Amino acid sequence: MCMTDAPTARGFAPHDHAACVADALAEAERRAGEDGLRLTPARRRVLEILLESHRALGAYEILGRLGSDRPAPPPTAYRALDFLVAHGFAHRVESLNAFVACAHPGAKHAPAFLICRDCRKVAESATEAGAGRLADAARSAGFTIESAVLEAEGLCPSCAGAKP
Amino acid sequence: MCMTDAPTARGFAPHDHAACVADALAEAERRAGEDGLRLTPARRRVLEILLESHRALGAYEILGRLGSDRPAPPPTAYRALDFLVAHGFAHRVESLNAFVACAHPGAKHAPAFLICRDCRKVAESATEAGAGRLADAARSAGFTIESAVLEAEGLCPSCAGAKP
DNA sequence: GCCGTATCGATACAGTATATCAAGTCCGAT
DNA sequence: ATCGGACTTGATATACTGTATCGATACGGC
Repeated sequence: MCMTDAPTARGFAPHDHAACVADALAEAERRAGEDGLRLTPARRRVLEILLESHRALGAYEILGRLGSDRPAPPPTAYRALDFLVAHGFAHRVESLNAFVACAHPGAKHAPAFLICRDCRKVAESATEAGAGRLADAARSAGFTIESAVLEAEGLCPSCAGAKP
Repeated sequence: MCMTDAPTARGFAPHDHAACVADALAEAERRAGEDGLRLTPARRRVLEILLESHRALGAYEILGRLGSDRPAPPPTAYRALDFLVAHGFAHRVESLNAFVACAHPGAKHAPAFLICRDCRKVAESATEAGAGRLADAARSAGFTIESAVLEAEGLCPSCAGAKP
């Protein structure tokens, strides 16, 4: 399944997606119960929507899929997203103003993203905080990093192969 | 002056800011002439506004300072910003939805930003593309990076010292 | 001077995000 | 069992960010 990938970014590899979604959802439910968090219907549904596409979804794209009849009001999606992001079930992709389900839930991690500009899929790669270029720059400037955004845009293997 | 800093991030160090702005503006004008670019009044004014604050400014904050009497219409600022970003005179800070003047104009570079969450100043640190964590992750995933966003939020030296 | 191109100004609109307030739900403590 | 408080939801309104479009204007080469 796609959730137990090693820290390398294997989000672009093909996999059994229905099982992947079901597993991730079950795992999230288990972990929420463990930590005393309430994975309410709205939150669960938003996570499900995010998991169903390996893409980053804008808030209003999520809103559109949330309401069965009429579109749900914006705060509904934003509140669910805030919860999911705060507790590590999802991440915000700054350069897209959009959100993705977390690929390595449970682990405290500083995620980095590889975003395909062609198929719009997003792969998450766990990185260690305190390493890398940003950390070097921060140290030499006397700057204290509290959080970091690492996002790359380019072509995933299949899109690079399809149209070279 | 603040424009010829080495690739380390020294944007937080104090300096003669009036001279810094004037120098940067003159340098931009020189380079535009060299490259056959038109640094029109609107573009020049937006760059000046960005240079005057070492902070990242939102597009509408810039708009407010553009119009002397009434605020200028949005596309005015966005077009100028697009030009400045496209030609390396300024950068977009994704995690703030805002813009800063480039600290090392002329050099083709992949900028990284250190953003102080207290005083909102932004320091730019030049990094080499193809190095670092993102590049490692990309290589192992077969992903081709075309551009990258590296932004850290935290406390700059003076703010960390002032309120520990 | 004439023409093609780039730029500008303005209105309208699309997408992203938050404020606010009222009402409902869960859960532990009395 | 029920009271009280914390959390969650629903709904409306509004602010912020960004784009589309289109006609008018300025620039530079011929």
